[in-house]
Order: sequence, then C-alpha cells, then structure tokens
Amino acid sequence: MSNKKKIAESAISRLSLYLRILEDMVEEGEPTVSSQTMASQSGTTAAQVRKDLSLFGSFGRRGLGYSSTDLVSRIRQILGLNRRWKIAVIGMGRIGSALVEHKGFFDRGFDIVALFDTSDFKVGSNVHGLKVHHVNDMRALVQDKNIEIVVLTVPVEAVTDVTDLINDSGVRGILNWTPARLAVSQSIEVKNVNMVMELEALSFKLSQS
Amino acid sequence: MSNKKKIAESAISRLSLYLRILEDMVEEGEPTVSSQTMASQSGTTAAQVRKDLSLFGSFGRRGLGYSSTDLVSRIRQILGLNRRWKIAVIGMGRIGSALVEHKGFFDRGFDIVALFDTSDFKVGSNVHGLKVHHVNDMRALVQDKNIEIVVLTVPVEAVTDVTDLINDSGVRGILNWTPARLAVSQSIEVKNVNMVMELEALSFKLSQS
DNA sequence: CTAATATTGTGAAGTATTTCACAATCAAAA
DNA sequence: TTTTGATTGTGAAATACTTCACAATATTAG
Ligand SMILES: NC(=O)c1ccc[n+]([C@@H]2O[C@H](COP(=O)([O-])OP(=O)(O)OC[C@H]3O[C@@H](n4cnc5c(N)ncnc54)[C@H](O)[C@@H]3O)[C@@H](O)[C@H]2O)c1
Ligand SMILES: NC(=O)c1ccc[n+]([C@@H]2O[C@H](COP(=O)([O-])OP(=O)(O)OC[C@H]3O[C@@H](n4cnc5c(N)ncnc54)[C@H](O)[C@@H]3O)[C@@H](O)[C@H]2O)c1
Repeated sequence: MSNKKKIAESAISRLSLYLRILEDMVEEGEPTVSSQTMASQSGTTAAQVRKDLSLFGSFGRRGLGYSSTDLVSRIRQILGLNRRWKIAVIGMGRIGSALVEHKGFFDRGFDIVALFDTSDFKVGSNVHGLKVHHVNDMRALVQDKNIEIVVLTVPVEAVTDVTDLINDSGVRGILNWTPARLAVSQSIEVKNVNMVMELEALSFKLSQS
Repeated sequence: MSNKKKIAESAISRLSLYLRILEDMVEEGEPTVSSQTMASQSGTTAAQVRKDLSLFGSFGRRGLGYSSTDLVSRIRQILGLNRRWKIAVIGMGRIGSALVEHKGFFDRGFDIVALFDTSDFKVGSNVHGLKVHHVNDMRALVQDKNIEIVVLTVPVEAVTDVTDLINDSGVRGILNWTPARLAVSQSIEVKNVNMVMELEALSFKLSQS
C-alpha cells in the first residue's frame, strides 16, 4: 500500500472508537447507522465523523447513513485489521503477565505468540500456556514466527539493552510501557503507554478548576 | 486557581516529558538546560519547548537557558504536582493488582490509599499491605480519605454499575482502563488508557508502509 | 569597553485540524 | 409522480497548533 496523504493521528484514534461502536451496533442488529449516532457515542461531532471517513472514501448513502456491517469491514481494512498480527511480550513481570492472560488482544486480531525475559526463574517457565524464552533468542524467534510487534514491559534499567536487541530483530512496531523514550531505528514505529503521564494530565486538569 | 486561557492537551503531555528529562538533568548535576537540549531529548523542537513554557510564564534567562532545579519546580507547580494526590484502584484483578505493586506512582506524587472489588475472594484480603474494600463502601471511603482520583480496572460488564457509584462518590478524576466510554457527570475528568487502540494505531501505520 | 556567541520570549507566518453549511442523493409518504 | 425529510460528502471558513525569525539579554573573551 502506498502512503499517499498524511492522516492525522487523532483521526486514526477516532476510527478505532467508531469501529468499537459499529461492532456493538452490528451485535444489536442495527443495519444502518448515521454519523450523528456515531458522533454522540464517541463524543465528537457528526461532521467530524464524516470527514474522518471521507479521508478514505465514500462509504455511506445520502439520506440513509452507513451500513453497519459494511462500515465495520471498511474500517477494519483501513486500520489494517483485515488480518491477524503476531506479537511478543518482552518482560514477564507483573504487567507483562497480566497482558498475556488478557483475551482482549486476541479478540481484536492480535495473537501473542512469544514471551521473553532474562530472569532464570522465568526463562523456561510457562505463562498461560506459552513458554518464556530468553531475550537473547529474540531475533531467531521473531524471524521464525514472523513477529511484527512487541510489547515492552521490562524495567526501565533494561531498556537500553533490550532496545538494541529489538533494533536488530526485524520487529516493525513497539508498544512501549516503560517511561523511557526508546532509541530505535527510524523504520520502527513506537507507541507509548504512559500511565504516569495520564495521571499528570488529570492532576493538571483538576488543579485548574 | 482560575482557568484562564485554554491550554492544548499536547502541551501538557510535553510538559510531563520535559519534567522527566529535567529531573534526570538535576540528578546528573546539570545546573542549567537549554530549550534545544530538552527538545532533542523529547523529540520536539526548541521553539516548541519555549512556546510551551511561555504559556505559563518566563522561566528562563536569555543567553543562558533554564535553571534545571527551578524549572522542575515550575513545571511541578503547573501540573499540580506540588502536592500529593490520593487515589484508589477499583477492580483488583490482574491489571489492578499489578498497578498497586508498582512504585512508579508513589514516586511521582500519587498515593494509592484504597482498593475496591466485589468478589468475595478479594474483599477483605490484603494486596501489597492494603485491605480490599467492597465497592459499595466507596462513597464512605472516598469522603473519609479525601480520594480525588480513581483508577478503573474492572471488567467491561461492570462499568455501568461502577460508574454510578463513582458519580455518587465525590471523586474528581478517573483513569479508565476499560475499553468502555464512561458516562460520568460533566464535572469528572476522564483519561483513557486503551491499549487495543494503541495497537490498532500501530497496525494502521505498519499497513501504510 | 567592545565584540563574539549563546539562548530566551514572542509576535507573525505557516500548517493542520475541526467545524460550518449546503448541494446532492435516497427513501418513504402523499 | 411529487414532495418531504433525512443524511452524506465536501469545499470553504474558522480555529488550533507549530514553526519561523529576530530583538532582547546574558556571558565570556579580548
Ligand atoms: N506495574 C505497573 O503498574 C506499571 C505501570 C506503568 C508502567 N509500568 C512499567 O512497565 C515496566 C514493567 O513493570 P512491571 O511492574 O511489570 O515490572 P516487573 O519488575 O514486575 O517486571 C519486569 C520483568 O522484566 C524482566 N526483565 C528484566 N530485564 C530484562 C531484560 N533485559 N530483558 C527481558 N526481560 C527483562 C524481569 O525479569 C521481570 O520479569 C516498567 O518499566 C514499569 O515502569 C509498570
Ligand atoms: N489485563 C489486561 O492486559 C488489560 C489490558 C487492557 C485493558 N484491560 C481492561 O482492564 C479491565 C480489567 O482487566 P483485568 O485483566 O485486570 O480483569 P480481571 O478479570 O483480572 O479483574 C477484574 C476485577 O474486577 C473485579 N470486579 C468485577 N466487578 C466489579 C465491580 N462491580 N466493582 C469492583 N470490582 C469488580 C473482579 O472481581 C476482578 O477482581 C478490563 O476492563 C480489561 O478490558 C485489561
């Protein structure tokens, strides 16, 4: 797929929201849905919904709205969810193992297929039916299993070491849970999940009022 | 504090980043820091850093840069971190209990002072030295302990019930881990941590190239 | 004291994103 | 068939955010 126009990050987040709403609609048997409905359920405006969708094509029917099932598959297509993604979790501590046991990822197209750690206690053990490998074997397993995304849940002290291994592994995307900013090669996409930052944003808002 | 001008969400996120960078600088004994240094470490531009800070005042010295220690306390002040926040965690499952054991929150000014669940197995038990209360006692405990923020880690099916209890409790902010959009009273601030949405954004980016 | 160098603070310019507003289109009712 | 009512798709306008560019300051060297 060629990368033509630049799509705002915010538009992509909203598409994720719309997708969840639409899936609920389909489940409830609603055949069509209007931009207004999607807007009120996702906390935006009808014009914003239509503009977001129009970045990718004309999916609705004037006077009628959008076919729920059709729009679900359109958005899945847009987001690259018309396939499954293989992911690995690096760092089998408290957060890492909580994630592995969570079925929400599988349900939405992400298969956890490998786990990594360095601790002698953890390497070789099983977590939720998956064997924990040593992080030094990452390159081999990433290549072998076609892993494209890793979730990083190691202590912040380990980040530099692990980043080198990731850079070298062929992985294309990282979901980073550590508070560190990762030094990865340009071609690797990074998304950060930073709870403390979210709490600080709450702190700011609450201090304002 | 009166809420004068509107500050962009993105500016607040960046202030969190700058704060972390500056704290590292202080630790390393750097007395001053330039906007350029902060910019390169946080992945933005020097002009952006200066503009962000200038939204709140003039903290630097021309020709010299910013005093690291001074700027740390300025930003802490801006973000409302010149005090400690009392928080509760609702839902002592896999994620909830991982969060309780994490010292990163305490380190940055957030004290977890109460835990809630509904399960008979969990209510009454201890997690990391804190007793787990029944969620029905939330209002009383929130009032009693002056809890202002709750972290929500309950199953999505429980969200409606718990949201009612939260609305009624006097809590001012929520860090929502569930994939649901919360129906809370206007006066409550909500921040969402949505991993699946982040994975979907990765999926989109990786599908583009 | 003057010159050279560094770096802030901030209007103005440039981009990006959101909202507006309305012609185009469709279904259903008259 | 015509009218009414609903709702999309999209340029244009409005807003929001980022980057530019430079005067104002500060330090240091000569
Ligand atoms: N626990 C939380 O609530 C929480 C919240 C937000 C962010 N985080 C961040 O997530 C990360 C993990 O947190 P946690 O609480 O799960 O920590 P943890 O200490 O429970 O787990 C870390 C795991 O990483 C493993 N590890 C250490 N070095 C490694 C290496 N080089 N390669 C692979 N694995 C390695 C350890 O053996 C351990 O199993 C930390 O960076 C933390 O700041 C945690
Ligand atoms: N585990 C993950 O990796 C992960 C990742 C992202 C988001 N989430 C979301 O976080 C939430 C929690 O996930 P989890 O894996 O920790 O689930 P979990 O099932 O392990 O834990 C949920 C806990 O909530 C308690 N609970 C149920 N109803 C309650 C109520 N009405 N009031 C208070 N407590 C109640 C349960 O007793 C249980 O202890 C879910 O919404 C999930 O979608 C989880």
